[in-house]
Amino acid sequence: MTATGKRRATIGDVAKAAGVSPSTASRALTGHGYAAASVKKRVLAAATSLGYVPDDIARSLKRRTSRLVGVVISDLRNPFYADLAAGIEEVLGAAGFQMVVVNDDGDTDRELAGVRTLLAMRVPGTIVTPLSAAAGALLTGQGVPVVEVDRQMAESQCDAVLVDSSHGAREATAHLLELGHRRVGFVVDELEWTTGVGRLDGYRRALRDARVRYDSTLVARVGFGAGNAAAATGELLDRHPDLTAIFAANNVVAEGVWQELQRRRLRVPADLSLVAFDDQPWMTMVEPAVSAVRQPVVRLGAKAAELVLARMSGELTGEPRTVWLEPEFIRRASTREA
Amino acid sequence: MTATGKRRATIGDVAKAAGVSPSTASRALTGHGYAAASVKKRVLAAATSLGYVPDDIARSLKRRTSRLVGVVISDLRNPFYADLAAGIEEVLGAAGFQMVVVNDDGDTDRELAGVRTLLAMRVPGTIVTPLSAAAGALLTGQGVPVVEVDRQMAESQCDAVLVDSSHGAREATAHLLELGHRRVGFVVDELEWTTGVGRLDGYRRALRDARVRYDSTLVARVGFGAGNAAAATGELLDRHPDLTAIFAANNVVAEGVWQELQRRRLRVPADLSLVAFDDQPWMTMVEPAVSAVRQPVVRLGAKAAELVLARMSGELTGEPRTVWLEPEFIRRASTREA
DNA sequence: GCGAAGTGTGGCAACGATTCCACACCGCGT
DNA sequence: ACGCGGTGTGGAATCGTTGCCACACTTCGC
Repeated sequence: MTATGKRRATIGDVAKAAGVSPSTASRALTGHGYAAASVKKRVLAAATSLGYVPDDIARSLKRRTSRLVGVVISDLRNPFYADLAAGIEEVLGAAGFQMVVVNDDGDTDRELAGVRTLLAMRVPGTIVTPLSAAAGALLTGQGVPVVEVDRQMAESQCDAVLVDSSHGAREATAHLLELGHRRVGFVVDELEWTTGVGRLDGYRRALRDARVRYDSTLVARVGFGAGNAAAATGELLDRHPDLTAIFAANNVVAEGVWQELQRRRLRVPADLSLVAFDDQPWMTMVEPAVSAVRQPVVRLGAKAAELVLARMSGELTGEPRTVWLEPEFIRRASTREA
Repeated sequence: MTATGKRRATIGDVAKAAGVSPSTASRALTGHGYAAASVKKRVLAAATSLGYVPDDIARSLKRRTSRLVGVVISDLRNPFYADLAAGIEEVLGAAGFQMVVVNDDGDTDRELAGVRTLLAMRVPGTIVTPLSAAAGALLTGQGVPVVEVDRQMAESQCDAVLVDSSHGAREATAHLLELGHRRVGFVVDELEWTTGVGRLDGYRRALRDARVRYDSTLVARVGFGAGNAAAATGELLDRHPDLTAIFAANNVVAEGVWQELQRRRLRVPADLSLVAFDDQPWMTMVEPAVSAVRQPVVRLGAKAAELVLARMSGELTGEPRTVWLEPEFIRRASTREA
């Protein structure tokens, strides 16, 4: 544990201290190839006494692969992505890999820039919540395994781990319809990706199942951020005084909707029923607790990590695989008969 | 943008395609040293046509420093740490650095293991929410700049970016005392680190200021997790039926406290006033909104990143520096006269 | 007693990019 | 003509680790 003055100890230093060659020291330390027990012990002792830490950079250069997996996500501050990252980190860490997080803030250019640096770092695999097809193409074009998580690009040739948004949204909407609601607002912040599209699709399917006409003016497409969702909810309510229920397409939107309902002193569920996609802790802390579609977010991340590890190790080859995880609708107190 | 079959293009390939030597190609691409304008153009063209991405690993080996900053945090799923990470990532990213996240889950061994891998990766700097002194010592012993963020080890010889917990807690407690509360419970999950200690200290100072006797039985020290906090809150309430207010030492504890109050159908603030340290979005969504001490979490991370960048560049040298950020008490509806 | 198989070890060439360094060429002032 | 400073280029060493290969020594089996 003695700290060597300025320079860090190299394997050469260790070898010299143990009276062997660098090659032998390497074999003794890594366990690849022969090394006499006595030598092994001597080298190990020398290494610890010098505080030797092998240089992963040199090792990666030689082995031509690093132990870093790139993770591109949109916004760490959104608990959804944070949980996703946590799930990824846990599985990667257990397998001896580290996670390099690139936050693209929903910006395509930053996504591309991030991917370029990951490429430069020669990461052996990546997990992305894709924004544009370009980023994925760049990676796969260079032969880097990519796993898309949460959403998927249409033209995608990657593995993907997704939540069945359509199914979850259909269930939640059906619940409202069963309660007799006929005018159900749908608030969503994006319809570019499979998440927004899938949830809208589920909503429409449920309407069709119940033979309720789909009214596109009930769909409020809002800008990103809870503030925008709040404003849009207000407009929606003004435009449609006959609304009896609202479906919020994700946790951020739900936050905005909730704020607006609170501001207007609307009583939930007496005046209006509410369901949200993407359950979050606050939804059980507010009164009434919000009925929500829970996504297995951490498992989503974990599964993505497993998939990318399998690709990296070559254990999994061939056709892109898509893994679907089922969300679960949880009825709480924010919904009641129309 | 042509993808080269199997192998990735090296600078040698680019050089050959441009009809120059690797050295010249390197100079043309990096801008270090002479390179004729015409050559520069040719090399650049060759690089893009081959889809050349410089190998950061080789570059790091040669330059003996990488562009990866290690970030060791306790729990990405806690919004506090997620925000912290987001703040860090933003500043690092803008400076051209990437963030390697190690989640230690509050476990000292995992912290140490994480630090060891960071060391192996030859990161030029690290940002940690420290658990044990050992990890910091290991890093500083190897000459790696460390910035402690959120909390600080007592024996620490590192830079640190901290929130003035004591001050914030004092203000929040004083607020309760001014409202006439005399029996104020303090629920906290740890007293090993400067955060827990500081908040307790602020609580006690406020009591002293108001000449209210400190009663250690009002301090509930709970295990980690909201569930534990809820249970402990229940016990605290049973033990002290005369309690008129509760101070929750952080967002997780506050969650547990809130759940328990809800479960018992206690009305806030009629039956009990509540303040929390570490403001979170849910605290304004519940009814009544929770009075809380807001920490500038993202700025905390950003500042830590700035500090570590300054150390790495050598722009900042000498004595460890400690930066204090001031929290802000926000009065909301969860507190009223005793 | 001799090849073969099994143990160990050190030398050396990579991995891919980056610098020194030497050198070459040009123009220009003396 | 000569030297000199400014441009521009290629050669070669280097970063720290690994892994192939050659070689040495031991131990067997026949």
